[in-house]
Amino acid sequence: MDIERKKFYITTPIYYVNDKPHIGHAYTTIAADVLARLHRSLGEDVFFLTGTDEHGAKIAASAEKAGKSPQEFVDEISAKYSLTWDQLGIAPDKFIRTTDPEHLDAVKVFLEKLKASGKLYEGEYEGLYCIGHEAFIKESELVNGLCPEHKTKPELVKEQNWFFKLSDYQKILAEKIEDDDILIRPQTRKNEVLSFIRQGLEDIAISRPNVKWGIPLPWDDKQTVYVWVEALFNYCSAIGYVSDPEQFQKYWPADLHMVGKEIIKFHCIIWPALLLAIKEELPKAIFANGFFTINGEKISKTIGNVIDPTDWAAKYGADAVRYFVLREVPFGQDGDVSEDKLKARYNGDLANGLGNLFSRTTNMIEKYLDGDVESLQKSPKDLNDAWEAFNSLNFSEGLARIWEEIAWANQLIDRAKPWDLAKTDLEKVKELLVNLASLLYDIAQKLSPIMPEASNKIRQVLESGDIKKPEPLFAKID
RNA sequence: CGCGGGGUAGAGAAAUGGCAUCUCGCAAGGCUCAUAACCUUGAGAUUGGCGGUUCGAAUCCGCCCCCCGCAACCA
Repeated sequence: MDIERKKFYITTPIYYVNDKPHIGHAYTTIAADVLARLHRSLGEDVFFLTGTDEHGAKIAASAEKAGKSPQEFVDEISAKYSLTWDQLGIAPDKFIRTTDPEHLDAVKVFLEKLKASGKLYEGEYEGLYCIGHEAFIKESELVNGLCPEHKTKPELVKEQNWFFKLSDYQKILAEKIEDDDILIRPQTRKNEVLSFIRQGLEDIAISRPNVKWGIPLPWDDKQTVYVWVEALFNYCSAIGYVSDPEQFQKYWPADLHMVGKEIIKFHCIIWPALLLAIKEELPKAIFANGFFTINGEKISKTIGNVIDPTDWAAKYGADAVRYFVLREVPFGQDGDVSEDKLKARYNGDLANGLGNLFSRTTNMIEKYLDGDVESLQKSPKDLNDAWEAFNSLNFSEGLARIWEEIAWANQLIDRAKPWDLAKTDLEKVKELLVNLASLLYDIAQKLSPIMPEASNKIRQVLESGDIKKPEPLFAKID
């Protein structure tokens, strides 16, 4: 028995529930699910966490607008996230909500520790506050006295806050990031974070006096903790920081935080600093994926130009959506998506490529060999090349490799002409089809983290012992 | 002089000093096992612009133009 079984703790951001999930949320979460499945296949003890971030003034405002209590509102949206992941074949080990009692308890302990660290102090902050941003904005950013993004007039707010001495951590953070103690990828994001740190870190306010929908400071019930500070701590509370210390010890620190590139500063600067303050270990790696545009336009919750990933999943299937987002754009870079592009990938790569190869192969096995491939080679020949690419988060490259094999197989069939050979040399046909079946089995295994459904179908048919041509894996869509 | 990313056939990408490559689309041909699929061939690029280094530049250097993020408390 392997008592030193390697653990792998992977997280997504917890998503802010002021609106339902869009394709950008799905992107990060699909990638994390793929990695979780991959590491599980490699025999590791995986914990895959996602969830929802449910506090803050913006949510309270959205709830009011919807005529609901904040709790009703967040229950509803959080459920939409959970359901969306389900429909995309995403299977987290845990779905944390920041309104869970477990999280509330853990945050209280966390805040007490922060206070005890001596890194908190009281101060005053004055500025222009935009409710849409749920943030202070600079006067220089205003257009005609209005927030350019939300077209609303910010309020002048003077606040008494608790501050965190982020400035104390400038040097140590720069060192740890420089040395890859905290590995930040892609490289450009690391450079960005480092140059930001070198410009100098200022202390941050970690409490809000006017935000009712939040977790009160244990020592000052007139203030609630700043949502980001509390939200980041989900990575600890979800694995039992207070409720199950044994499990926490087992999985912490996180092996990989998957994030969108817009929140790297929170994850690469504030989060490690907070952990240093309470003397917990730091996450090992943080990977920031890029942004999607949709038909060249920025996705924006506030503007409302969103794609509901469940619409795509309903039409093309979860596997296709998973394949598409990971294949279409090199992971880490920005990219453009649209239903036309999805359709092109679906019909071209999945239906005509993998699906048709599977159809013609199984059909010939049924027709020429009576469904019998007794010596199907099931042990993986070379999982490594594709899986190494996936493991280094080069999903599109790994997939391109696999599709090269599909193209190669199609060429092989054309050159060997089994329909002619069947009249003269059945042994040769058998040899060819056994090879093709083995190759398909191999491909299915490689694809299993990305397209679990299709992968299972292929393997089930090939393993059945009496192979018949099945229904198309991916029926063409016009 | 705020920080960062980018500009290569109609579209999306690859090539980090040596014949500009791949996918989709387009055109022609082939095949018949297959989901109107698959295979072969072809057309299509002065690599954003100007200058420099070099035997040789998409690639290295300088200047310029254009696009996109971020710019501190916005998931």
